[in-house]
Amino acid sequence: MLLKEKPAGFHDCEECPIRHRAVCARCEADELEMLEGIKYYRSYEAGQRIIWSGDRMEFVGSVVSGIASLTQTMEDGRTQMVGLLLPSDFVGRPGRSTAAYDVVATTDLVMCCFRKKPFEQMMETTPHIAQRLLQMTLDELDAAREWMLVLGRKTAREKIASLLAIIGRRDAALHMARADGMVTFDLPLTREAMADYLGLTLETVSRQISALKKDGVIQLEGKRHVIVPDMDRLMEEAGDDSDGGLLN
Amino acid sequence: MLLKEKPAGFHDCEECPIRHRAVCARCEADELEMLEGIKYYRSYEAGQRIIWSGDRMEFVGSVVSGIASLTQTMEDGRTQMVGLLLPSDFVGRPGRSTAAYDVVATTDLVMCCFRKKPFEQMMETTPHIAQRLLQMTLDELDAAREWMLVLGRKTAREKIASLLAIIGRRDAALHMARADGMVTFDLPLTREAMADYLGLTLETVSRQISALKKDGVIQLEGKRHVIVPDMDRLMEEAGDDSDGGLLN
DNA sequence: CGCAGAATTGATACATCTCAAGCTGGGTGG
DNA sequence: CCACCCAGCTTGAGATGTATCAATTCTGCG
Repeated sequence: MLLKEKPAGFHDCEECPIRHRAVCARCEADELEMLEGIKYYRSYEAGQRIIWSGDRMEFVGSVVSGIASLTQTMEDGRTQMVGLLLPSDFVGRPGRSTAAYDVVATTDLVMCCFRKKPFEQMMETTPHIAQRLLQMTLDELDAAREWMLVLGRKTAREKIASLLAIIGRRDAALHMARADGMVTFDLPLTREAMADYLGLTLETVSRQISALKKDGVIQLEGKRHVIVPDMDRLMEEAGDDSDGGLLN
Repeated sequence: MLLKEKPAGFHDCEECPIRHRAVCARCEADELEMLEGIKYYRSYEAGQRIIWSGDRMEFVGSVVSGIASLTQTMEDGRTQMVGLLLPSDFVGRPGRSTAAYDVVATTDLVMCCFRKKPFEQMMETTPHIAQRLLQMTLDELDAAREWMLVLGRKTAREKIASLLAIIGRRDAALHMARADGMVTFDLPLTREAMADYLGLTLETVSRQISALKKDGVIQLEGKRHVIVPDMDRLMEEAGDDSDGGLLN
C-alpha cells in the first residue's frame, strides 16, 4: 500500500503501552527481538477501512491505540458488528489467507502489524505466542457468546444498558472508579455503530438512550459523554445479575 | 498404563471415530499414549445436564458421539443457546476453574474426558495439543460471530433457514449429497431448543417451519425428518450468498 | 452564516410475542 | 387391545416492541 511516515514514539517493544496484554505478553526479551524484526506500525484515520472481508491478508497484528470494529455485511446491506477491537486486541487469523470480516477504524488508530508468513513460523517455534493467542481467543469466544445472549434475548433497553455497562466497566477498571462510585466515559461509537452492534436501528438506540436518561439511569453531557451515577442500577437495567455476569 | 475397566467399544485412540478431528488430531503415537493415561469415557442420556454454569470443572473433553448444547440463562429464565456441540467438539476451558455455561446432552451422548490438571500440564509440554485447540477455538469464534449476524439481523424465516442450512450442510458433507442434489436429515433439536438457539419463541419457530414447507423450500416426514429438494434455494432463504457464507 | 453529518422525536406499519386452544403420535396401564 | 395421557407441536387472535418513514433540531466547522 502507500508508504506512510512511521509514527514517532514507539518502536521499542519494551516500552509499548500494550506490552503486557497483547499477543506478545508472555514473550521473553529474545523473543521480542525476533518480533521486532517482522513488525511495522501503521496508522489509520477514523472511518478508514483497515481490511475488507474477502481480501487477502498480508499481515496480522495488534491494536496499539484507538478502537476498531469487526463487522459482517449481508448482500442487501444489513450489517452486524461482531466485535469491538480495543488496544491490545489481536487482528487476523493465522493459518487463513483471506479476511472473514470487514475491519474499520472507529477512531484514529495505530496498529502493530506482523508480516503474516514469518509470524506464522514464529508461532510454530515460540510456544509463548501460541499460548497467549489461545488465551486471548478463548476470551474473545466468551465475549462473543455473552453477546449472543444480548442479541438473542434482551430487549432494546437492556441491550443499550448492556453496552453502556460493558464500556463503563472497562473504563472504570482503567481510570479507577471515582470515590462516589460514579462512572464517567465517552462513547466511542456513533448511534449508528451502536445500532449495528446491538442489532437495532439507530432510531431505537436514540429513543432508549433518551429513556434511560429520563429515568435517571444515566446522565448525558453533549451527545457522547455519559455519566453513570449508579453502576449497579445500570447492571440491573442490563438484566445481568449484580455479580458481574461476564467472566470469572 | 494402569488398567481400568472401560466401556466396550473404544478404548484405543487409534480407532477412535473422532481421532482425526478432535483436540488430539495432531498427536503422534507417543502423545496419544500419554493422553490414554488421563482419559476416561462417560455416557449421558438425552436431556441430562453434563455441566452446570458456575460449577467447578474437574475435566475437559471431547464429544465422541451425540449432540450437546451450550446455553446461558438469565435470572428471569430467558435462555440463549450459544453453541451446539457435535462429535469432536471440545468442552471446557483449560485454565479456568468454573464453567461459564450450562452444557446439556441433547441426544444420548458419549464424552471422552481428560482429567483437567494433567491435561493442562500436557498442553504446556505438547505443542500439538495447544496448536489444535487454538485452531478449533478460532473456528468456534468464527461460528459464534456468524451466529451473531443471524441473531442480530435476520428475520425469523431467515433464522430458521440458516439453522436448517447449517445442519443440512454438515449432513451433506458427512453422508455425501445424493445424486439428485437432495439433502435429507433428522433435526436433532426440539422446536423449543431451536427457538433457544435462534432467539425466537417456539411458536414462531413452528410457524416459520410450516411456512417454509408450504412454500416448498423444505418437506417434512413426521416432525423431525427434513428433506431439502434444493439446497441453493434454502441458502437463498437464509440470506447467505450462494458461495457458502460461513468460512473459506 | 450556512451547510452537513449526527441525533432526536413523531406517527404509523409490521414482525414477533403472548396467551390460549387443539392436535398428534407413541407409550402405558387397565 | 383399547383408552388415555402427555410431551411435543401446530394454529389462531390479539397485544406489543421495534422498524420504517419523515420531519426537525442539534453540533461542529469551513
